[in-house]
Amino acid sequence: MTDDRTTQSRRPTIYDVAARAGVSKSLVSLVLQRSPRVSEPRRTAVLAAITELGYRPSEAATALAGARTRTVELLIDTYRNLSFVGLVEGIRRELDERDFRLTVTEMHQPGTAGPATWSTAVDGRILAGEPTAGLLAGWAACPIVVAGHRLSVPAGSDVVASDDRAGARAVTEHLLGLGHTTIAHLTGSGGAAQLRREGYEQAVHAAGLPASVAGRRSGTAEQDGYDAAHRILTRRSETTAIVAANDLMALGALAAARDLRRAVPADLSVFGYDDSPLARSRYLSLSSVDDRSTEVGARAARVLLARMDDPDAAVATPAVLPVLVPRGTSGRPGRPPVPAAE
Amino acid sequence: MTDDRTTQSRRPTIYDVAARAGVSKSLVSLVLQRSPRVSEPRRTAVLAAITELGYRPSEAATALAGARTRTVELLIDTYRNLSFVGLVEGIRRELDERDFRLTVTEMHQPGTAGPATWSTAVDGRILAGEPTAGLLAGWAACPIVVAGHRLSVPAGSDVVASDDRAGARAVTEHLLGLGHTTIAHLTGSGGAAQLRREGYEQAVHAAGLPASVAGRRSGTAEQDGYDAAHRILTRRSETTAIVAANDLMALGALAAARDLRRAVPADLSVFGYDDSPLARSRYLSLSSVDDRSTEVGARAARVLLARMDDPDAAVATPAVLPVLVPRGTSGRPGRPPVPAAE
DNA sequence: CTGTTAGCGCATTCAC
DNA sequence: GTGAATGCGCTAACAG
Repeated sequence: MTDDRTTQSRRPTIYDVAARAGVSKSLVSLVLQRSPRVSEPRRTAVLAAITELGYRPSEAATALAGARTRTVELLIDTYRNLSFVGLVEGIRRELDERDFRLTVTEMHQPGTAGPATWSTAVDGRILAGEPTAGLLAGWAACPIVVAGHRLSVPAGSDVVASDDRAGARAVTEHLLGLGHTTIAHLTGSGGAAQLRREGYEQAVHAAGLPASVAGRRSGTAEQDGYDAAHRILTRRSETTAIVAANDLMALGALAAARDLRRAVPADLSVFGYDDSPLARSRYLSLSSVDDRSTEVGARAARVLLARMDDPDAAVATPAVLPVLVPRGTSGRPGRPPVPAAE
Repeated sequence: MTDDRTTQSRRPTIYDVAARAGVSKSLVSLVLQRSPRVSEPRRTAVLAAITELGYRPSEAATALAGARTRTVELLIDTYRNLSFVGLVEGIRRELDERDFRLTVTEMHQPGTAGPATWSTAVDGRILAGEPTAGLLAGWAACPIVVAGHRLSVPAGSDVVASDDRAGARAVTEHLLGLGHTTIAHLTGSGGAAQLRREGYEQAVHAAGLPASVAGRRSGTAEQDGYDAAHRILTRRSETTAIVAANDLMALGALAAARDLRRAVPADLSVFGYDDSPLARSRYLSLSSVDDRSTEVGARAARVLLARMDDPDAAVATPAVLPVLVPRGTSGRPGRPPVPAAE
């Protein structure tokens, strides 16, 4: 009586399914795992029992027994950094096909939060954001791929990244091509900013022009962009174009330009980077560089899955090439804007 | 030999800790749970063993044995809706104290994705976004609280929400107080939009003015805001103020105003809603209504925790009162702007 | 080949 | 403070 499994008060277990289908629980397990070593009639019987009972395997038990959770964890710095949204979509696309779950975790203060605070029950991780020292160390437990930063990544790690250097170079060359001869760059601390700065410097130097960089020691928020742009526009008023390390900083540059009575794009061209939803906004129509984070996410997921299947697999991870997206905030120097793409 | 637990190739388990500390596994478990029924010397011994071995309990085993995961799941529509960021921070604040983990899950197509697709191994859920029919039904398995929407919520559910009606009423009254007499509203489909529309209507009607609402049948994205605002500014050109259902739509209104050569805020005041990072941006300086999502999140978490402790507890959930945040896009009609708050 | 039996994984909890 | 049972699914080893 107490043992009557038909009183459906509890969640049905694999035992209930087995009893209902008249087979052993092992067979149910085999069906669940789509094993080919199950005869058709039994399989149907088991599947029928599963639907009838509304059975779903306990994740806890599955994880404990199989040591696999079919879950991938995405580690990000903060939800405020919109940049992870594209990443998520790309990752999701790959994971869904293979029936993996995705969970997103914020690492509060980067550096402070070590592996100890992470969840343990995942099969693999994708790390977006700066892999600060000691973050990857001591964490060999499950495969991990770094998405988005080629800098400061421990040797041996898988890395999938957008080619920030190439993107920054391309946007600078684009502005040079439009006729700009005094192009400034707003940078910030951090790996992505550094690569973009290098790309900018390569391009201006190749054109025989001096580099003009501001913000090397500050952050990458809107206010940092404002401060850096304000300084540049004040000290080097001949500047006709600004390349920012990201869209937020570009927004700050727009604010500085407005305060200093510089019309955009007539007097000043402004380029952001990331092609965030912000840049795509109709009102802002911010010229930007699409770092193709969706593609980065998708590739990162594929690499991770491959690494999970075979820890020693040789996985190629060519850099993803960014795409220029000129919009309403850029154009020829001293001229009306190039028609917006939209 | 094979059984030699000192060869630390595997992750240490509670058995290893027990052996090292010279106690039973049960005692280790008790220490882990901070049980007061453990003598001080033993406790220190166990804790020492734990650190020495670098032991961390297996989440899978904990979940299986205890039927508790110490994890709360936040269900959102999409990461693109920045509104969840504040929510997360509030929830986190409460959860951290009680040592709960938070996981954020996107419900792809709302309505399509039912409970079956959700993860099962959580102790409680917070649902942000429209609780579409059938989403809550059939999901009595774990406590759930709805955060943010008082509309279309099944009776009996816990709800923590910002008082959207009051917020919209307040902003409309604020504009009336500044001297505006033709105030329009941009709305959209969906529960939050409906409540905000009602608040707006209450305020204008109380002032003896007619309501002027656009966008009732469209979405709540920037483009929807643009379309609705464009229509209103064209058909009722005497309009001097616009209250949008959210910040994104307000952005669309700004674009429409620019296209129609209406200076903001001199010719037209624009108010958003949500006080998203967008609104706080220095460049945009968008007047908005702070729905205090962090507070909503914190309260939702508290309610959930209470509900988890005691399923029958009577939990009071008074509405959270929004706060007006006038910035650079609003002011007296036909006058220079009120100085920005910043 | 197809299917079953037996034992495992790891922490919790309740009698003793 | 301890032993033993428990939760649920996986996976060899084995049998028909």
